[in-house]
Amino acid sequence: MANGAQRSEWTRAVRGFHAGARSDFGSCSFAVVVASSVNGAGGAVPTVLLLCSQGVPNSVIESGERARVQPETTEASRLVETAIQEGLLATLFGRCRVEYEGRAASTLKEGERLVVLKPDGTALVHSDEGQKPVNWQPPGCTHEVQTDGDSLVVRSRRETPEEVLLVEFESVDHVAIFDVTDDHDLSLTGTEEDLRDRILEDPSILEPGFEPRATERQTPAGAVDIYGVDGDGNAVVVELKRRRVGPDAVSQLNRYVESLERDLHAETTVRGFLVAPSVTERASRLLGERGLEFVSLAPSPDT
Amino acid sequence: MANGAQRSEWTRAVRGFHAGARSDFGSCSFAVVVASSVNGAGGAVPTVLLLCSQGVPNSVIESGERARVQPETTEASRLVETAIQEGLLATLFGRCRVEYEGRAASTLKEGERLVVLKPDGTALVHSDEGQKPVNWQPPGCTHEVQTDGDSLVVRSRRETPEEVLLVEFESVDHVAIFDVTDDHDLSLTGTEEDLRDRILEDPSILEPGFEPRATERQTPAGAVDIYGVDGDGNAVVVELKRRRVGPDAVSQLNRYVESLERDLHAETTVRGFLVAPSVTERASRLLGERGLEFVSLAPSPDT
DNA sequence: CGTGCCAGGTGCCTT
DNA sequence: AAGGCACTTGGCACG
Repeated sequence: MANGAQRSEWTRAVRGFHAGARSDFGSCSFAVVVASSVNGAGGAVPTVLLLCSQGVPNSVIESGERARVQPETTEASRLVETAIQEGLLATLFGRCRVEYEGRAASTLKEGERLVVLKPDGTALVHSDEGQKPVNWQPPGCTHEVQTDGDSLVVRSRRETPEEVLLVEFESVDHVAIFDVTDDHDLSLTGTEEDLRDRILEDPSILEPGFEPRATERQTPAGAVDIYGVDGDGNAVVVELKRRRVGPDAVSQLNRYVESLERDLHAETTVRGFLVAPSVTERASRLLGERGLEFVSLAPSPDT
Repeated sequence: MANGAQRSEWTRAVRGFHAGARSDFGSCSFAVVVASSVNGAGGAVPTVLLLCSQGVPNSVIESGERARVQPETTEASRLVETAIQEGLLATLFGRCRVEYEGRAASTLKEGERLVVLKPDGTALVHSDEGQKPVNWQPPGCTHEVQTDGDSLVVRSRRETPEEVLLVEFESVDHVAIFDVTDDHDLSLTGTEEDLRDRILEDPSILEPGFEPRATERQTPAGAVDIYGVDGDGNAVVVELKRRRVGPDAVSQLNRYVESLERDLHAETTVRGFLVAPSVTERASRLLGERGLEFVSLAPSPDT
């Protein structure tokens, strides 16, 4: 065991490097950091330190030494608790059982999963398959962690609606907590907004003579993506979809058209345009039955 | 440094315990395992080992020893490569830049994120906020990792449609790989199917005299949730929703009703029922306009 | 906060 | 593979 002076020095080194991701493998809670010291030639030498808390937190153990550790989930629990308190992101991996009750209710028997707890109150339970978490809790939840020394339990709760997620680990193989800073937002192209801009920039793509008058025009049935008039002065309703459309999009357009027909009185003709890269067979038939029109156009010129 | 015999013994201990989650913090790649040895009193004593690969993989370093490590992403890359090859789940945390191109296209500037690579080809990029990953790749993708010794790059690609996700780490703070086994499926209640079963069990909840004849009955407009007849012999179309419904659900029901009216010839009356816990104002008005009916019912009796 | 609607929706199932 | 649809949909923008 290092003496007090040595330990203090290392601790400083850790802080200096901000490398302090704390972790927990199996029943040993520890932090591994890479500090640099200066060798005889004056060059920086990376040095690995293993800080292991064995009962007394943050005690320093020199590597290679065999140390007794508490074979419990206490340390794991402490790490996650720290993450929750200090607004850090936590990941846990281990064998667990999951229960959820709220808008629906679910049970998931024992299995190995990755659990992610975000500082915004999000909880994710990921199995080895699928993009969607097998269980989750949306942002805004309050996380809790507790242990009876045997199992470790993560509870995530929210109100409105009342929902509870419970993850009970029978063993925790890994815990890590991270201080996350992510300042930038995603920049996305190829959206419906891009499609809208294409038409507003050159309305004749829809049809020669088309003149947009408003976007998001309100009707009793909802907001119309683009509202305008054609060359003959007829009202035009345009519904935009960034991808191939099915019957639902046709119905949506139809709602707007019918709503406007009532609004604008009988004498005005309201034409309905569905604009999308392509349309399914059934949707195409529906368009025909409703007297609606289709224009093939994608959000990006090349696709 | 331990001698050959000692190292061999430890390696055996590792395998015996299957505690071998390998990890990488900062620039030091290592594996921490907890083995048990027998003390003088005959009791099992948990022992922590730090296996650190410094250039030569899997070399064993005794704790407390200061070891040079390669301050590069090479080891991290090697770990992820192992995960990809052997069908393990990998998590990475660090400062990265993300680009995506496929159905749409996106760019995400430098920031700290958690990346999860699943053995089924799923890739997830999670920031500190939100339930949804900021970027992702669906199951079925092929992951690749490479490094030029400076940055570490994860590439995930699929075809049909052609989509590429690129995550470029300028620094990797943490890597861990896990052998995941999850045998059990989620058991979920409170679904639309539960709502359907409630009605099939006691059709009079919908309306006294109602007799279900078919579920998922096909029409030119799609499959009807429940099809049947009322006490007067009129055709009944039931659309089920597990939660509060909006205009889209009304349109959906309307499509089925109109489709069946054509199918069954003019003399048959087709009634349309929307069954859900509740309905929005606008949807309620739409129901009225269409001559459709609403029945308040939830998937679970108590809600 | 509820309503309405887009989303790189995802997932499941059927043709 | 494409179509149709449910989903603890999630997320955003607006009243």
